[in-house]
Amino acid sequence: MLDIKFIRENVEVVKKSLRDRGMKVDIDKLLVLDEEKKKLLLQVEEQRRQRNLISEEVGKLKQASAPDADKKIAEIRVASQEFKELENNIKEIVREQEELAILIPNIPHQSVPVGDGSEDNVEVRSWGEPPRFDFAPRSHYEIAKSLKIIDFERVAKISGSGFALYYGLGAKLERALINFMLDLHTTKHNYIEVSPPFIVKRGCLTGTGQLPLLEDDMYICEKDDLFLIPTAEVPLTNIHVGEVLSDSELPLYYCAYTPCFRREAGSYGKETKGLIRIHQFDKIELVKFVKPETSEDELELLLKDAEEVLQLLGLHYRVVRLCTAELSFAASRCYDIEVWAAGEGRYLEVSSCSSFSDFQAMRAGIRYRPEGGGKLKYVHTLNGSGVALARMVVAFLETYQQADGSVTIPEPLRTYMGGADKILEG
RNA sequence: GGAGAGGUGGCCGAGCGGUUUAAGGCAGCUGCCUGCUAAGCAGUUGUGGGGGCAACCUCACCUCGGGUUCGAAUCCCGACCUCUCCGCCA
Repeated sequence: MLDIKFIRENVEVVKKSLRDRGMKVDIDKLLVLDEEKKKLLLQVEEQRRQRNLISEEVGKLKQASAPDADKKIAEIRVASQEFKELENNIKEIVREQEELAILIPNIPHQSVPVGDGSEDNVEVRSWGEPPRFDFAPRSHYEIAKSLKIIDFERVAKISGSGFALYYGLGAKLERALINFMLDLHTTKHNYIEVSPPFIVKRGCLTGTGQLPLLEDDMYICEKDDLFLIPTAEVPLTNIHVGEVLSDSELPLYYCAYTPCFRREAGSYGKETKGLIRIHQFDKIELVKFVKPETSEDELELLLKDAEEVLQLLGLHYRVVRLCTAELSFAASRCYDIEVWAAGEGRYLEVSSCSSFSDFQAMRAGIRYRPEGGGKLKYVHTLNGSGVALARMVVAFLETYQQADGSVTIPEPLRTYMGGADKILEG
């Protein structure tokens, strides 16, 4: 949510932001409504003040059992009716205004390149080298099938297409990666580990900005109007919804493992094979609540925390800065980490590290009291995947595949795999 | 699933139609007193909007949204949340 005051004073900035993102919201209408509201508010407040005064008099007369009371009441009955109508007008205007305001995305940070699509993203750096093979590298799909660690067919009987069923060392690999990442972030990077609910209320998704735009992409429990989380960002950011935090407890770092549920509506036919686009995947998420003046540095640190996962596992990746068209609704800036999938022969997004500035904090009402008192200020929220599984498993299997069909396990992960150093066929 | 109770300021807690611009207490802050501390006394303390150069003025806010009324924390309806008992259950 943008501050209406900010919109008033920066109309062109807001309009440019919408153009750059390729989105449309009727800002002029919003401003007209705002003017109208201010005008009516002034009127209604004066009328209300008058009414309050008279009502107070009536009260005094009643208590003194004076006979004039009923006459006074009759006098203001009509006036009171009239100003109630005016009040309803204002409510209607406010409703319209809010409906528009909730559709306005965050303003892109000045560092965000203007662009129309992924081709306009800018590579920031890359790490490591793509692995070389003296045989034709296979896709994770084939590797997983021949090793019998992931079943893509039977799972359709259970949940339909777009799901995965992990067996044996495949299931263990998933669990090992989760524990490896959680341990890294909680012990080395000082995040507080959280195990949140996977089902959340509608308001939480509005707070973080997934709603109202992405409702079609969510799994909904209609009876209760509850949603399966598309990312742990939602429960983690909403931990402090409606709170005033104290200056001294910031910054707050949280991390959580959760599965993520996405309908991927409209993406049928794309990437239907394997693990690249599935309806349920595991992810470690990092979320920060910080003071505004530190949010730029905090984003860089968050990105490094996520990158370290891939570095320790020896997976080649690159970092790209998303352009305006690719930026998510609530984000002011965002880095994607893309890991190299040797069998696919392309990079796959495994992390988005974003700063939301005060956008989510305003929607969700998360503020803090600055040191030494003064007005309450909105915190800045940030988050990033650290990192998303499924796609990382793709890169993992394709990077560490061997000519004999086995997959070696890099050293840092072996203790998590019960000491195993490779996944063997059979 | 059934029955009941309740949601009041930073916290506890009264109020259940008109000096409530929310009693009282705790905590915090500021004075006074005191060699210092404690105690005591006095004052003060929220959020958001609108107006003014300013001290200040004004409107709203007792979980949220509707309604009744000249007037609602207080009465009515609906949501959400919390608690107790019964049933079911890993």
